[in-house]
Amino acid sequence: MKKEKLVLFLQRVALVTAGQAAAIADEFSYLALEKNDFLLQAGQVSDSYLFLDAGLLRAFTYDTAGHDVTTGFYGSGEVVIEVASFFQRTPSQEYFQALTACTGWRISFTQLNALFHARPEFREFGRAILVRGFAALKTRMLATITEPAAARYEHLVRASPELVQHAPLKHIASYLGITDTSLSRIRKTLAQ
Amino acid sequence: MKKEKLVLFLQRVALVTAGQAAAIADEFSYLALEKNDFLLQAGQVSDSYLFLDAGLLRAFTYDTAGHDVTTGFYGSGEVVIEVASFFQRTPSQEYFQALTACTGWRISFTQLNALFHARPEFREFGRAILVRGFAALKTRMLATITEPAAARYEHLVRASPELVQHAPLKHIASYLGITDTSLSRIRKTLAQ
DNA sequence: CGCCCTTCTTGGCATTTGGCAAGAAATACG
DNA sequence: CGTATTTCTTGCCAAATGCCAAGAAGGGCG
Repeated sequence: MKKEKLVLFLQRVALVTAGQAAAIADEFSYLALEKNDFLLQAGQVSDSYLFLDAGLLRAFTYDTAGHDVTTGFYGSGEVVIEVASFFQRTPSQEYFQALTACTGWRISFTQLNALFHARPEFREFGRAILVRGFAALKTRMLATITEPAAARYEHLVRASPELVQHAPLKHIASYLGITDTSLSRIRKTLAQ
Repeated sequence: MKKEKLVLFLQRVALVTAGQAAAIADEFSYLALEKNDFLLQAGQVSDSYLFLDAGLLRAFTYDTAGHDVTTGFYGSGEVVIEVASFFQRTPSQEYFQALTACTGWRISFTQLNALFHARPEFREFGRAILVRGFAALKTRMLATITEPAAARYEHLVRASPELVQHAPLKHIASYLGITDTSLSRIRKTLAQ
């Protein structure tokens, strides 16, 4: 139940001292999810800014045709937030569900803003998380429109092999923008 | 050469008073681009946080196969930034080029941070722009993996009809993730 | 252990989209 | 005005992916 990972992460991303990081981390409280628990449900206003210590989460929504579509995966060492809902205080369109048992550290919207106010050095962290997420999404977007599904799958496997172990194929497929049937065939050809 | 649009935009997004907005807008300086001028070239570190008053811009990059891929379009009343390059002070992967003559108001990274420091009420604006951009990109990502190209094109036409007037078909096509040939056929069927 | 339900694979066929190439139309520019 | 260049359309065929359905494999639980 130590906040070591969080403290190190804060130091690295916000470029703050160990002491500052420890003080900031103090505001975060422990959160645990069991497999299949929801961190957030559609319709709710998110109030969780979560640093994931261990475990895997999946974000998903339903498209206009009612299909379950995976919008993101989150692994250990990542910040899990539904940006629009959390910062704009609007109902979420997405569900966030634990793929495996998860543990992490969370703060609320109010706490986060209080920290930004009290600790100017922490503001850089808040911005950096948004900027990183933005850049990652742009990279994913570019890959989606320029690379074939097989290549996108290979990248995913290389980037997060644990994910492929724990997430059912249909969730990975919808994340990649293809059907589970296609992904199954892609796997087959890659295996050869 | 009046900053009216910018002032109104600041008031609406940052929820500041007219006086505060005018003071903030004071820091922005006039910028004009002729058609085909570049606001930013790949390899440069962006130092432009631009509010576009009039005109159209296109952002693009080259994929691994060397194809020109449109990553975004920007119209009047929008904030034009290469988020990763501007905030992380890293070389841009993208080009930003004027599709038509453009006018707008820009500030530098240093100025922006000075404003955040001097005017706490402006911080909300900075965050809101990032959050909006993030949410918009997520929506686009979801549409890309769930909707057929024809539907994505129709949405684009409805959302920005002027864009379709000024951007060549191949740029729109690569933005949608299809070839110009396919888009031409899609247009044909939609016309009937 | 055995059943049930979810997950994964596979086959057959339809649809979408791409690659290539040619020609028509529009636009830029001397 | 006329030529050159770019843009857009179209035809033909190939490749990628989707849809439907059936069966195999795997995991959870009484």
